[in-house]
Amino acid sequence: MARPRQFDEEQVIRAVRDQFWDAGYAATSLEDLVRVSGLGKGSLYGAFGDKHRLFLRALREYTDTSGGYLREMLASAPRALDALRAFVMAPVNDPGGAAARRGCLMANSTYELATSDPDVLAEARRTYEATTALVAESVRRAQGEGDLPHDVDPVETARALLAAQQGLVFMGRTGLDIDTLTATARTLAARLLPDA
Amino acid sequence: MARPRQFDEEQVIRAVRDQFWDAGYAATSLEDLVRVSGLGKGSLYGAFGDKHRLFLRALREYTDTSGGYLREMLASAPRALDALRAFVMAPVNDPGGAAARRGCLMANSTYELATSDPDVLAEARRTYEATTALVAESVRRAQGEGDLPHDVDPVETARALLAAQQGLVFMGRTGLDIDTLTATARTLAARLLPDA
DNA sequence: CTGATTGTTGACCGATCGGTCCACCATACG
DNA sequence: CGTATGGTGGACCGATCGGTCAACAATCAG
Repeated sequence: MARPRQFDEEQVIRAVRDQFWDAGYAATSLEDLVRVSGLGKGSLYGAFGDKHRLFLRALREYTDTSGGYLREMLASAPRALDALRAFVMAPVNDPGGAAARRGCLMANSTYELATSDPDVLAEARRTYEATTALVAESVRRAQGEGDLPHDVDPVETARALLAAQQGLVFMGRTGLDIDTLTATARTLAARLLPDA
Repeated sequence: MARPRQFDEEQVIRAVRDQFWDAGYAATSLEDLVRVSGLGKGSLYGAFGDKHRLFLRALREYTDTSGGYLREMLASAPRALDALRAFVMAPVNDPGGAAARRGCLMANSTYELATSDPDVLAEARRTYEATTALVAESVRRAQGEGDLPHDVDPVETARALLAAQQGLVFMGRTGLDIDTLTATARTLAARLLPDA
């Protein structure tokens, strides 16, 4: 019954997510969203609701995807310590530094909207807590594997690693060259992940 | 000759700076600026130029003031190591955590505008470099005072400390409670500032 | 006191914003 | 095939945006 949709929902969300990622929430107009999605305004509203709901949907897609990658990376690493190093180094993983300059959509959104948008704040907290828990679990594993001392608190270490990673994201956004950024990432990883 | 100004320029800039700080650039309208400054639109334009130039002026006021405080704090500390600890702990210096939630105007602006506004990007880089140089100098001093090992690179350590501080700023913006944030700040300071 | 000059104010401007609506279209079912 | 149903797209809406401007106010030189 009735006309079927002429677009792939996930594909549209990804395009919209990239637009918000590149330009931010306020600086993205509905016209931008229409352009990158290929849909008309009416279709966009019919399928996803208003700009704010669409943004939250795109943000959720981002955090889910990123969380999935992190979970997989941590789980698949032969040694947890290597995964923790990779976690800190993630912002400089892109050779050209383009990813570093683009930053993290969740962080960008937190800075732009956390004080005025409760939904974004809640998503930020949710993501922060989930990430901390995942990283803390890997810290425990690294301790069990004899790669980290047992006298460090896993959760506290996880928070420090997350702060370090986000600090790198910030420095990347200032346009700091990728080599310097990589060196800083290495320093942070070395200091925050002491030998057992 | 001619009518004198009925406002204090510095005072207006501070009010405008606070408005941008609380709401961000795009989310601050000219009407907001008129309200917090007490001036009419025409006066605002006559004295400071358009919204963008006014913002840059307010941002510069912020970085100059912050830079001044930092310089003074680093210079006046009896031991440089204490000043470096205080630098990392700065984002949690406010007891209630209100300052932590407000964040840093330079960081907020970098996240919102660095990709689209060359002037803001340049200001971010300028501030980052100045801060790194100041902190590195204190690291050298701490080494001379026997509080930090001589085998660490001052500039590299300064960058790591700056990243840690900005990571804390980010976590503060997610609304993380001030006690947890303080504990994380202590962990970061302890790990990044090893005993000599 | 007068004229020149600058500051102040708010009405007003075109542009753009997010959002709505409806005529039209494509499909599935009776 | 005809009709009901939901999808599509763009014209259109009021609100708000940043910015301009002209009438008026306050000052000082002469």
